[in-house]
Amino acid sequence: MVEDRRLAVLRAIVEDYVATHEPVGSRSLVERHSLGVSAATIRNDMAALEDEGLIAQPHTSAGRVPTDKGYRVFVDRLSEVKPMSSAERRAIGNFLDGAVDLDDVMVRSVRLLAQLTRQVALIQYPSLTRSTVRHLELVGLGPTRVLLVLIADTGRVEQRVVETTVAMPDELLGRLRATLISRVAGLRLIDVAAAVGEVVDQFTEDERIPVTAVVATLLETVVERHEERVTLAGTANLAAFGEDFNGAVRPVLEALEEQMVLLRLLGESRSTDTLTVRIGHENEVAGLSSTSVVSVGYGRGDEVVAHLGVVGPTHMDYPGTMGAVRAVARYLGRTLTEQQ
Amino acid sequence: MVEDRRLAVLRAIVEDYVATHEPVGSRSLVERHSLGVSAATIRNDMAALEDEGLIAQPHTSAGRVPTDKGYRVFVDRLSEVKPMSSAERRAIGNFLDGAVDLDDVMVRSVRLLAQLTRQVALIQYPSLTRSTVRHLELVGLGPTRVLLVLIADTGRVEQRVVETTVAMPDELLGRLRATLISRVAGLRLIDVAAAVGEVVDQFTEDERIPVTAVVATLLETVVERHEERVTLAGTANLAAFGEDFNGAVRPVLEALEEQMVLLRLLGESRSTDTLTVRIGHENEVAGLSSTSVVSVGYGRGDEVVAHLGVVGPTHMDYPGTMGAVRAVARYLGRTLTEQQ
DNA sequence: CTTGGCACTCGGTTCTCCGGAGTGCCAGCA
DNA sequence: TGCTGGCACTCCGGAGAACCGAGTGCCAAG
Repeated sequence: MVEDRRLAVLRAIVEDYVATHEPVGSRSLVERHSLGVSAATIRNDMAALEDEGLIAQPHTSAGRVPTDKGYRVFVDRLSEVKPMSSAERRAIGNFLDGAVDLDDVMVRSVRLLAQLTRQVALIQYPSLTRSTVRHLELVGLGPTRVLLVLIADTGRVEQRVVETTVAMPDELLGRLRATLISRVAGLRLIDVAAAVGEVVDQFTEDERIPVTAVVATLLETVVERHEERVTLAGTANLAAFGEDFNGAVRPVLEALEEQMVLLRLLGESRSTDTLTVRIGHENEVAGLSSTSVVSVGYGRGDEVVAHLGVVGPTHMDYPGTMGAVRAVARYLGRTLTEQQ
Repeated sequence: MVEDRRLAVLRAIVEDYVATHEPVGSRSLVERHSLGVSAATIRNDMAALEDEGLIAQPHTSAGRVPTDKGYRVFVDRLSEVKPMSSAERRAIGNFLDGAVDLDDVMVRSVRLLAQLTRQVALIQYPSLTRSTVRHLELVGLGPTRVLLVLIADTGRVEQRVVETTVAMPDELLGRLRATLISRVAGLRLIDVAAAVGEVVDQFTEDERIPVTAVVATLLETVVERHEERVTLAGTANLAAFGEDFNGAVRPVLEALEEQMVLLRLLGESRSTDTLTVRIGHENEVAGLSSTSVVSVGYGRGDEVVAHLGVVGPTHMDYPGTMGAVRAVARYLGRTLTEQQ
């Protein structure tokens, strides 16, 4: 089939371009791949691929370069996720074992991913809203100061200091703690808000002022405070973009400083193991129109607690990157489950 | 005095070079500064300064560029820290107010510093070892799992999960908590190790196994775990280095990924308000030989709890940068004291 | 539908040329 | 003794010009 060969040509172009970062011409294509036809035939195919918008020439009489749409077809139809070699898998295991706490797990994972892909790696901390309450602690720091510590089952700990206008005796603090714990322990954080609704009513008129302050802060922590932490590594790998610092690298670095942007990049897939690839202009973030993002959810079993991924040039090695991202996500999910 | 004029020439060269990033020649120097002498005279002075190793020419018949040694003299003898304008100070205050917790304070501060200096800003989290224990909490997560939470007066919270081989009843946990709190509350973390020495002896034979596990983890947290967190912002400002990505920017990005390197960069000054400037090769970190680091300790009053600073090209605006670093350190110290 | 051939395009490299900015040095002057 | 104007010299960097080669599109033949 002619159509089949055209796709083979597209695949070959993507592979060569990813390897060399230079426009690829019909002759070198025939030399490097056994396509079984001559350069002239390839040229015809290339003209057709160009008509379809899958490849483009930087200038007349230069080789072809895949377009975003071309990469899209490559990713969707022409490539398979490349599984990690067993040596690599062992390395991942060794790297992640021996982490002492959540921060440590995150830092190790993000570095590992950056190293494996030679790109910029991002990992979102396990989401508070999607995990459950393991424990809640109230600590009196002074007559009108209370420290609220919320421990999630993913190991994440949030703390907030509450200022109350009215003093809060230890006895009241103890009762409030007991009440809150009995109400929310084991609940998903999303459900906490509903569960503590009428807690305030159980206290006397006098007690309600400080109690309300504490409960309000608790709600803030679980609901309003959507900001989630993201950590990243491997910015030095942006060198792969080439020398054009201000044109290509700078906007990426700028985008990467914005927490909110990172979160949007990582996407929202609801099931683990489903890789998301956003190519070039498909990223609606300003300045990232010449980068691709490969991301995936991770968590326990099927439940996604957060996402991770990498950001790199559109001409990245998609199969390898996707393999690394998936592998790290699986190991990370497993690690969190074990630490449970 | 001839010597005075020479230094004035050095100052002028540094200022012009910082402003333009181009080698400065005798003629433009006379035009832009009122030195009261002719270009020929300046040329003689320049030759003398070059003999002293304070300036250098990139090639014959080019202007002069300050050497690291030249910047050193400029910083030590020819410049004053430039205080922030009142508008800037107000902006700092507004920026830092409204932070909800320690993480927030740190993130806001580091961004602010990056923005003020247009360079890469680093802030070390308040050191655990140098601060005091505000509270310590033990939470039973299961029969043989205890969560240890340590709250420092700087607002920093450390948590560790302790696995005990022998079960630990709630009653014992309560007693241990009370004992530990009475022993260590208010102590500097460095002194905690000594204070909990014979705590174990107060418990019965049977109780000692789990108690020892908890105490050991506590010691680990306050003593062995020296790793301190550093956060940074403004990597996009590395564009100021120019276009030479792989030569100049890449090694810097790589160095900035190493936590340990960052800590070394920030230095160890023991008193607040003493700015440290390390210029070019004075940084012994590989890859940072063409950058300067301006750092300072911050904390409550005279007590340094951690450091912050910026990393930038050697041809930075030293007076302005030093002013910004000092200002942010002071505000940050004050903020931490207030939150106390 | 494929293929070899051929004329054409055009980006990148190399080479040369030239201007301008800068220097060092010297002789004269306060 | 130190400052100054003048002058010859150096050399970087930009502007052209020329050239090479990779690549294309198209056509006619198989």
